[in-house]
Amino acid sequence: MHEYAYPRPALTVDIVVMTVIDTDLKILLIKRGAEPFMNTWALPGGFVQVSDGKDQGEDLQAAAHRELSEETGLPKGRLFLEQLYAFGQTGRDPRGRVVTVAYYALVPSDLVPMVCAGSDADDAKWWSVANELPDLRLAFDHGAIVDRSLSRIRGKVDDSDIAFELVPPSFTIAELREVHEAVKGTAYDPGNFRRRFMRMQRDGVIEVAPGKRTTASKPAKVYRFAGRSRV
Amino acid sequence: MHEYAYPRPALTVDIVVMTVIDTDLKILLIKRGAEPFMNTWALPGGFVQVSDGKDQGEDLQAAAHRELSEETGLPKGRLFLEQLYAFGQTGRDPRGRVVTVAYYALVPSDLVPMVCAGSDADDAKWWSVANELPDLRLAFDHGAIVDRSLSRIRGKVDDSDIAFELVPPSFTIAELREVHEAVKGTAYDPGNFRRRFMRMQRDGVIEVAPGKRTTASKPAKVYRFAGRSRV
DNA sequence: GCAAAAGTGTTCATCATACACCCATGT
DNA sequence: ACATGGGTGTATGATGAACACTTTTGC
Repeated sequence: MHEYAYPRPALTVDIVVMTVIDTDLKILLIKRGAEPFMNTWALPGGFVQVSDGKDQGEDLQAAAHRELSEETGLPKGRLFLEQLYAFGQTGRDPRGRVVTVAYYALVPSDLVPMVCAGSDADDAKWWSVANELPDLRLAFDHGAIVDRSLSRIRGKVDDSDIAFELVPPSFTIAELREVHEAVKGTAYDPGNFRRRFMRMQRDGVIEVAPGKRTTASKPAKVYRFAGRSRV
Repeated sequence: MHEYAYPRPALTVDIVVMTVIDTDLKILLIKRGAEPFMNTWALPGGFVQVSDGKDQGEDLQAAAHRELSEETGLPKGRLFLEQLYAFGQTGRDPRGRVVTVAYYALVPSDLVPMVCAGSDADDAKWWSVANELPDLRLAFDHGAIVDRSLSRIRGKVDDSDIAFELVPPSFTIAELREVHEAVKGTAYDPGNFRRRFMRMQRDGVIEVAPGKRTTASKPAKVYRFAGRSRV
């Protein structure tokens, strides 16, 4: 038992895990196996390890990485993970005051098969943001967390490098464009996107990678991300 | 005494209060009156009220508003207050695990005199970001919180409406430009800024307000903020 | 009159958008 | 041969930066 002079909240991390599969933005949800919200779909996440001793426990980002790897089987490195927002409304958890620090993670499509390699197939699933999510009621306030996460990446995808976190290490221009389209839910003009892409190459953001990609038509050149454009 | 099965962190809110005084971006700091970091300058803030009962206590945003008004004397309404980031590194507080949810507040220059109307004059002070802050060591990790807050508003000032939160209800073009210059620390071309401003008027973001402002030269027209440009 | 700041004009480069078009390849 | 999608061309309009210039006030 741990005693404190004043009441304290429980602290959790929740992670919005996103990827693009077949030109479709998807979110990973876990089916809850315990009350409250038993059998309801929820974000992966859990309690932050806190210690009253000298070490004080684990950092928030480390907790998010740990929960992500524990609940989904994804590797701890190579994954983009960024803090999203702290959700601490009263009443968001019926058991008592729980504050959650939400993170969002971007999974490149080549890592998708790693998800839940050792977990039950029934309790983790990718959901299409456009087609399936609107009809789905999530546990707690996880619906609001997902909404904020979508706003965040939609706002960032055209002005930052996060799109590169959703494609394999090497990719074609069309693949990168499809990621943009899946995230924003709108079509991009292929010609104009290509020009934007060529500017990135001129600026050293991307570079040609060896090999070609055989497609439905003419084979496409393959590129790789070279470095952060804006630090 | 409050008992829990697992150790829990203490939860605080800290607020980076910013304003522009005389074309200079300033931050409000409070001198700590207790250990740790006694007599060191720190951000206003304090513990979030949590209850183990049915009501669960107060929301995070409400806690930030309350602390802001308690420690600075600023009014609870009329103030822009937005969540910045959750800081939860282990070791950031020597007393034990403390997680803080940081907010930033923007104070229009006409409200500056309200600060600390009822408080000791010695323990709250506006510090110039450009001239005084670099040499100042803050309590805890508050220096990092301030840095992130500055990055946030510098990134937003040209692409959102936050500049209007730093000027009085009615203002001249030059006043708004000076706010931009104070925040970014760079000079804006008066002619180009005016044109940008005129576009805002064309788009209905701002509108003419009654009256003129007598300046060092020709009197300037006065404007007021009409509505959010991007919702 | 003169300084200072309001306000206008002009030029140039960059970039988003729209859309037409050519070209190489697998079937 | 032909559809598919890679890749190119081009015109237009909005915007940002740089900078010269005119106008209106207070002193």
